[in-house]
Amino acid sequence: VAPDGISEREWALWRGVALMGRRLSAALERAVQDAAGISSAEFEVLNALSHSPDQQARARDLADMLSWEKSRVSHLVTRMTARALVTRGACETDMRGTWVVLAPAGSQALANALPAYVRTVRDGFTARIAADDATRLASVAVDVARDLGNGACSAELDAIAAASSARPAQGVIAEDAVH
Amino acid sequence: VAPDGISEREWALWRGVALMGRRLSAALERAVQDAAGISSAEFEVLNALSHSPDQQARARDLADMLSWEKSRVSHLVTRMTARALVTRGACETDMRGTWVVLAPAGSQALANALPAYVRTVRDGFTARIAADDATRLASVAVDVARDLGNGACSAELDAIAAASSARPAQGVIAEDAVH
DNA sequence: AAAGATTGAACTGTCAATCTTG
DNA sequence: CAAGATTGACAGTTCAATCTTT
Repeated sequence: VAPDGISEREWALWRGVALMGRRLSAALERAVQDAAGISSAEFEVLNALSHSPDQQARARDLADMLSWEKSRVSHLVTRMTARALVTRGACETDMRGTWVVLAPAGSQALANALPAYVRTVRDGFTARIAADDATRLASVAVDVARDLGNGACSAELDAIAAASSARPAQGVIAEDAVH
Repeated sequence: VAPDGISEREWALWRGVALMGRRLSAALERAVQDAAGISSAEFEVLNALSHSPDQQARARDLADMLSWEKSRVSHLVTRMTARALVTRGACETDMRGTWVVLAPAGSQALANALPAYVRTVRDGFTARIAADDATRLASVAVDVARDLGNGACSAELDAIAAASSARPAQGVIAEDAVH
């Protein structure tokens, strides 16, 4: 059943993972829609902004982080501005750039959506992966993303790699205790 | 940095996997577009049909397999029919149903796209997962898909589960050899 | 000329309404 | 009336053209 060039087991793995991805996306869409009346695309923008310095980011960086077209960001920001979820701001240091700034209503919508989103991610996926499998999987994910992306947002990837391989909590103490 | 209700490591795992998924999707879109001039949505329809009995499937079943809206299938099939990639046929046993049938041009487009698609999946993902990790990951994927899907296409999921846990090749012989 | 961003037209997907058959 | 499918209007995305700033 598998095509040439790939083993039966690899093909089955891919079909399973792809199907899981589609259904997880659908579940996340429903979760944030029900909890806060926003689409998952809007959720991702708000979430990215909330983790950025001064709760703002340049349009170009948003497009890189989400691997979206620039025009998709622009159109979406226009719609979100109309609903007061974000505002646009001029960039002082580079007059070509535009800041997208998290607005109070956006912050509130994010707060409403986050618990449902996190619950879906955790119950639906991360809690089912054993701890040491998780480390290896995250490492593969970062490698793949780095290879396929055109060098964009490598800082983000570094952060993910660091966080996913760190010891749970008392790592430093435990290492000292070995001596 | 992680929200309440999820650990730092789990959150990092999710961000990495989500980013990998977005970039892999983009790479697959480019691959089939360059190789055969079709979108990845069209590829998935053609691929599903090519694995169906008589190279045809009912619209409803396509929607289930791909977890798409019925209307999405209908619109896409209309466009694909215009390009002679598929044809529609009446269903004898249930006059409400419609068969979507793989046409020669569709079969050819699939043949052109498949090598590039498989190469992207293999080089970009499955070849990077160790064999025993792959078994567990596929098992998790099937479980998640089953929980989130409304019972649809469980036969497909059974097949994936079976294929991903099977021994590489000489499994039966090896088991006999134990005695 | 290249980079950041926006705009409008064309395309794709979603939602609700509709039609036909079981 | 429920299920399979299609249709049309609308929402969201992509692509190419445009504008401004570096």
